[in-house]
Amino acid sequence: MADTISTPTDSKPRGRPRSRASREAILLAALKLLIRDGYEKLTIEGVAREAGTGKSTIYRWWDGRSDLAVEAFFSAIDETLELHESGSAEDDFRAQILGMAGQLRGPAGRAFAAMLVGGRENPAVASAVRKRWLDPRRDWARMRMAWAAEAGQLQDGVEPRAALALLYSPLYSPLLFGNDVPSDKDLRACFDLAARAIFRR
Amino acid sequence: MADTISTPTDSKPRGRPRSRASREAILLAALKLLIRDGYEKLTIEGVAREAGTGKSTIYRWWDGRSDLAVEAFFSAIDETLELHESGSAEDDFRAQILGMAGQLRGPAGRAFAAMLVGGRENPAVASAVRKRWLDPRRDWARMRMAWAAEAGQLQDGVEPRAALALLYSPLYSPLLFGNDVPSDKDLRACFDLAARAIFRR
DNA sequence: GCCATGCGAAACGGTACCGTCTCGCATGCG
DNA sequence: CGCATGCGAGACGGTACCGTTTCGCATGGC
Repeated sequence: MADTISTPTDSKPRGRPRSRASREAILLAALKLLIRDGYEKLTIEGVAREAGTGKSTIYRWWDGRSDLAVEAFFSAIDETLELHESGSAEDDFRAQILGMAGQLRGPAGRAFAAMLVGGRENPAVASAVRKRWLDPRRDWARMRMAWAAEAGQLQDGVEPRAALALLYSPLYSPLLFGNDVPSDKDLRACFDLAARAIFRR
Repeated sequence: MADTISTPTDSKPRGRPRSRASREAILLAALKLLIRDGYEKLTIEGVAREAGTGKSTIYRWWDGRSDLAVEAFFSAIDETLELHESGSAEDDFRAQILGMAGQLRGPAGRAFAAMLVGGRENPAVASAVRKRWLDPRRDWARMRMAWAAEAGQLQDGVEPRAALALLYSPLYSPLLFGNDVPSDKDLRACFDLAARAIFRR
């Protein structure tokens, strides 16, 4: 027993190896159902049916639907956190927001909304999205805004909190109404308008 | 048979009259559960349990949970549509947005989000909220913005669509994250910031 | 070839809710 | 009073999914 512990990178799995194909089919099916029906209606039996696998395979590798939903979501979303730190706060925020829109466009955005809103049953679902995706971006934005304020790049009387809400809200609010994230064109129009009021230039 | 039709305001209900108390208990219970658990988990048996009534009473007066949810929601929200039409577009929009925030504050806002987002099963749920609450307000806003544009009250190069998105998004976006509608103070801060970029003054 | 493990299929008992129905009592009108 | 209707309680058969378990075959290391 001691030696099974002693080697941390044990790579001698003895029986039949885990099926890559099943794993992927399950995650894909979960994502599809998550988007189509929302988190509340995501069901293990439904995923198994859709994926063409047995329920036992799902229960062997995942704890339950919250676990599965979280993994399906993050397998579908681009988690890259780009840090734009040019001299211009306006350029940095624009790049950040358009980048986030790109990550949320399409299926990922639907799943994003479904996870945030449907996670009443299991708060871990919404909270996983917050901690792993939302919080890092929000933290970056706050830091960047504080830096801009220090550097005198904000117009007089601009509250950083309000400025952040104004810049980011147009990205999110359509998701509440079942719409997709706005197009880059629309997003730029909103951003440029808000930027007029916020940044010194 | 002819005379039962002939009198349109027939007010001779013959048996035991409908119980006001039950009706109110049911709507209240439905609202409570709608807010607590979301639309998807709103269940007739749950409402009957919470309200202390029989299921049959609910089925007698409502078609099902979508019907019940819609009535519960609108019984809780202030539907007053205030038309602010002073000379100043900025003042009118500010009043409109703060007014809407007041209507959505508290339980109503939670129910609002629950209805919009949970209405995948029965599109009639989300669409009732849109048609009866959202659309009239959106239509007013578009008209008011067009009027402001004609009157030369907008700054150069302001697209009405983008301006509306910018003004209203901060009101809605917190609902996506399970938060309440912003406080008047926060909302004013956002609005005043956006207004700097939009309105001529 | 042996053996450990993964796989899909399917059955299991259990839970929750559906929408309908029946019952016996309550309530009001004439 | 008699009668029509509303009410709460709860039984009913049906559906969907839960999470577990058993089965027989598949897959790979030794």
